[in-house]
Amino acid sequence: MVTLKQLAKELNVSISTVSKALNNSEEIGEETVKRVKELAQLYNYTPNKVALSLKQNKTKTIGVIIPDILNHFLAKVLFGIEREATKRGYNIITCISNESLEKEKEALELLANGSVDGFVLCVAEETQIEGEVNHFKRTIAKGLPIVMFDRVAHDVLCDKVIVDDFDATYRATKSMQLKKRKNIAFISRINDLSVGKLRERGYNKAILEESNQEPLVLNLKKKDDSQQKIKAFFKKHKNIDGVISADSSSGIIAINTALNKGYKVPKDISVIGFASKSVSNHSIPRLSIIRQHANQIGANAADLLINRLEKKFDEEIEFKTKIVKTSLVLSKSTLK
Amino acid sequence: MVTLKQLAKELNVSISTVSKALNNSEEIGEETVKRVKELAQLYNYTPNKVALSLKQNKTKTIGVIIPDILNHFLAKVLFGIEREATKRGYNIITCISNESLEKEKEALELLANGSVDGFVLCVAEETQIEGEVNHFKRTIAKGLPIVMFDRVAHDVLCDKVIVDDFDATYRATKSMQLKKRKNIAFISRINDLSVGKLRERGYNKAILEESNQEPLVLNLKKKDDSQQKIKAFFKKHKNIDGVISADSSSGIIAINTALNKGYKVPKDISVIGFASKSVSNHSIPRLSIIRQHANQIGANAADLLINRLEKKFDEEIEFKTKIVKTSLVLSKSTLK
DNA sequence: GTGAAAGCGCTAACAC
DNA sequence: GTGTTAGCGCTTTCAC
Repeated sequence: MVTLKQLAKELNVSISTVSKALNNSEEIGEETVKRVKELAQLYNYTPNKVALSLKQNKTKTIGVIIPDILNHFLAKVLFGIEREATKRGYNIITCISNESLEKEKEALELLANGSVDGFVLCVAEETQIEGEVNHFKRTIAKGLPIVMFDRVAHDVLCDKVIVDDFDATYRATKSMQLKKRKNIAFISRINDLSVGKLRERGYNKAILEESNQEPLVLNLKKKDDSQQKIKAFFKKHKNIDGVISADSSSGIIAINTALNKGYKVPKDISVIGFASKSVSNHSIPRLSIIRQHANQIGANAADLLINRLEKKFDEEIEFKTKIVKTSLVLSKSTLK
Repeated sequence: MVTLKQLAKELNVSISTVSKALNNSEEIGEETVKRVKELAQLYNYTPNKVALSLKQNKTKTIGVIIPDILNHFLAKVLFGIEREATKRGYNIITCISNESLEKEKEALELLANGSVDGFVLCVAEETQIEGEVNHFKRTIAKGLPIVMFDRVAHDVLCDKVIVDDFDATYRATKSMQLKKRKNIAFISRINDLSVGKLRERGYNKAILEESNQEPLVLNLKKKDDSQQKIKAFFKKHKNIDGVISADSSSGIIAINTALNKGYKVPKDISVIGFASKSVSNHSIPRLSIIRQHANQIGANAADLLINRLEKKFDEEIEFKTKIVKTSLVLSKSTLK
C-alpha cells in the first residue's frame, strides 16, 4: 500500500501537507492540492484503515453475533444488517455463536479489544435457557453498545428490535377460526426460545377464547425426525383441521404429511407457518406464511446501533425497543 | 479500554517494562512480572487489536465476499470459513456482493485498505457472465492473496476450492440409468453459473452415452415461477421418469409437482437434486441429494488462505486447486 | 533488570 | 501556504 510518507517524499513536501491536500484543507495552495491529488490518484492511494482507526479511536466496524447462519431467517437478518451497515460506511465482523453461551461470551470478549465499535446480536439458545446476561452488561459497561434482535434479554438495558410474535400467531389462529376450523394444532421446533414461547402463547390465547377447543401442541426437539413425529401426531389426532407452525420447516412438512396421508389442502386442513417466500414454494399448494420482514429487522438493528455510535458526545438517547410487525400472507394452503 | 500506559503509570514503571512483562520477556524481573500481570488481570487488560495491526502490519482478519447469503449452500460455506478462521485466530469481515460485479469490486477495494490480510470469495454471477477478472488480479498484485471457492475464475492465478460438479451429475444420471430410467430430465435455475454449466454437461454426457435418449433440459430464470414452469414441463413431456436438479429448490418442487399430478415417487419417477439434508426434508419421500460438503469447502478455503498468509517470507507455495468430492445420498425418491 | 526512543500511518494543533 | 510536532497503543532495539 502507498502511504502519505511515500507521496510526500516524491512530491518534496511534508506529510501533513499531503494529508491536508487530500482532505481538501483550505490551508493548502490550489496548485499543491492538484499535484498531490494527481499523484495520489496515480498511485491509487487510499488511507490506511487501521491507522485511521487507531487515531480516531473508532473502527467503523460492527460486530455481529449470530447463533446460526443456516437458519434462513437469521441469514436474512444478517443480509439486512450488512446492507444497512455498508450503506452507512460500516463493515461487519461476523461471529457465529452456534447457540452456545460460551462461544457467545468469547466472541464478545474477542471483539471488545478495539476491533469493533459496537454489537448487533441475537441471543444464543443456551444463553436464553440459562438466563445469563452478565457478559452483555459487561460489554455495555466497557462502552460498547449492543443492539439485540429477535431473541432478546429483557433485563439488559439496550436497544432492541423484535417481532410481534404473540400477535402474529394470535391473528393467524383467529383467521383460521373465522373459517370455522375447530381443531387447530400448534407445531414448534423452537420451544426453548423466547420467541417460540411467545408464539405458543399467542396461539393459546386465541384457542382459549373459543370455548370449544383445548390447545393442541407438538413440540419437536432439534434432533427429532420431524417428518415422522408430525406423521405420528396426525395419526394420533385425526380431527386436526388446522396447523400453525412456529418455525420455517414444520409448516412445509405438515402440508406434505397431510397430503401424503390423503388429506386435501386446504379443504380438509389449513396450514400457516412462520417462513419466507422462497420456502413457501416447497409445498403444493404453497404454504401460507407469517412474514417477519427479516431484512427490515436487520436494517433497523444496524440503524439503531449506528445512530447511537454517531450521536454527539453530550447527547443522550433513550433505549428503544422497535417492533417490526409481521404480515400474514395467505396462499392456497388456507381457505379463502 | 485499559492501555499499557495506564498500567505503567499505576505501577510506576515504564510502558516497555509492562509490555515485556506481559509478553513473558526474559529481561524482566520475576517480581515485576508478577505485579504487572496481577494488575493487568485486575483491569482485564487486553492488547488493543488496532494498534497491534498497525504495528505488525497484519490484521488477522479475512475478507469474505459472498454473492448471496440466502443461498443455503453459500451460507453453509460461510459457516465453515468462520469456524476454521476462528479456530486459527482469525476474524472474518463479510461483504455480500448480491451477484453484482460492481459490488464485488467495491468490496474488494474497500477492504484492501488494510482492513484484511486476504480474501476468500465466491465469484458473483454478473462477474462470471461478463468474464471480468481484472479486479481480482489487481487485488492479488497489491499483495492480498485470494482463495476462490465453488464459482471460480479460471484465468486468475490463485488457490481454489471446487466441487466435482461434472462428475456429480454424471454419476447421478448414471445411477438412474442403471435403474432403467429412460427419460431423465435436467432442471436448473443456475444456468448462468460456471457450476450450473458443468452440472448440465455431466448430465449430458451420461445421457449421450446411452443411445436411446436425447438430453431434456429445463432452464429456469431467477424470476420464473418454478412451480408453474415445472408443472408445464411435466405436462409437455409426459414420459419423464427421472429428474436431476442442479439447484436446491428445483428437486423438491419437482417431487411435489409430480406427486401433485398423481405420479408415484419413486415408482413412476425418480428425483435427485443438489441440496442439503435439511431441505431434503421438504418432500415426502425425502429428496435424494448430492451433498456438496459445504462446511468442508469453507474450511478448506480458509485453510488455504491462512497457510499462505502465515508462510515464511521466503517460502513459495504453489497455487492449489482443491476438489471437494460430492456424495450421492439416495433416499426414497429414487429406486433401490 | 529497566527505560528511552523510534516507528507503524494518520490527523491536527501549532508554529513560521 | 507549508512544515513541525505530538500522539493514538503497541513492540522492539538499544542504552544505561
